[in-house]
Amino acid sequence: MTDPTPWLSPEESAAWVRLVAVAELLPTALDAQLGADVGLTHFEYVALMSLAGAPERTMRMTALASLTNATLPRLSHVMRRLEARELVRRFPCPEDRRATNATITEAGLALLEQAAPGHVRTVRANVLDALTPTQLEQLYEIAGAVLGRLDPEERLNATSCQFSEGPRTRIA
Amino acid sequence: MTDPTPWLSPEESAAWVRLVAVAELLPTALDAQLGADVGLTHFEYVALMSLAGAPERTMRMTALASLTNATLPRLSHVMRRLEARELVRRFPCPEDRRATNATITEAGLALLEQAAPGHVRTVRANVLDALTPTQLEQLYEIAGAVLGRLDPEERLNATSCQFSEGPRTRIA
DNA sequence: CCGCAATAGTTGACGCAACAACTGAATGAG
DNA sequence: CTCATTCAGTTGTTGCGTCAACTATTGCGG
Repeated sequence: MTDPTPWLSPEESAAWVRLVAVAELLPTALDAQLGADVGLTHFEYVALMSLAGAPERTMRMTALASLTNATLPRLSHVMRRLEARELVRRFPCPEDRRATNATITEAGLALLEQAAPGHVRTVRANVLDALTPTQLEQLYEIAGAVLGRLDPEERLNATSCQFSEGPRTRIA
Repeated sequence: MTDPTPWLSPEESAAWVRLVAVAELLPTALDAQLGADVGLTHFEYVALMSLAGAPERTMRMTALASLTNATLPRLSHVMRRLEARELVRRFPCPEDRRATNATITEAGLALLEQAAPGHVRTVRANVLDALTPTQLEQLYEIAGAVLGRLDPEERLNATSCQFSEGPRTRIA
């Protein structure tokens, strides 16, 4: 019951403080750029990207919630707002009438195409451009190790993985 | 005006997705543990730690806001709630009667001492234990490089830097 | 079949953060 | 000395996320 190592070593503390600072500032920076450019939060952007990359550009609410690390109520509220903006449509799932399917509209895809360049620029300016190729590889490994603890079920694994080819997966 | 590299390379995308996932999950994990254990958010914990580490355990609101990356309105609301719980006291600054000084109370220090072990365990369990010493050093460098972009003025630099010696700086 | 538990999703209430507007004090120009 | 400007904080409003019901459908046991 006694802590093996009650406090953090100076090295641990220094790295931890910096990581916490990044985790604090990064979401704000992403939300700020996307909000100013296209009026989306980063979460909404990721949700739309997930839909854009899905077969038929359609996903069940539960699947989308799991993929984006959202609770179902949160996703429901977000989708209601996006639907009001005509970026998304919802309709009952034929196979299971309890379920709801969400589809990104053409307007939603268009907005993603409009948003993507600025978003990529922000990602580069704030993160990628600061790192050497070696550090990029190290970051991949480190973040993977941490995710093994934070997200053991790997639910977020496929999130927004379409970056390298852009948002449109228009060719059905 | 044309983007030099419009999209992310596969390596960039993979590392970025993982970093975003960490930035998404980490604050939630910290808030969950601190909230369950002592009813504090991570932000409140950091603010109290900052006060505990300050000379006289006292700081001006503006200085504390800058250090914790909070807007002044946000800090004002947070301090009002903490003051209602007797964890903090506020009083006008003698030198500048516009300003307000905040001090952590004995009860606040006691709560920090109660919270710290669980918090440290959470930090270890979710992050530090997943990394090799080499990776810890790499994380320090990488996060530092990213902070150079996200926080050019280094405002968050001294945040909660007292981890290695625990929360109490009781000896005046 | 019938009923009961579990699942999928929505809705409403509450809490916290951001923004804007405001008070009061210090500073500086004439 | 006076008035305008800036600065330090507080307060009220809005928006988003979480939690706790609630509805509707499925599926299972008897």
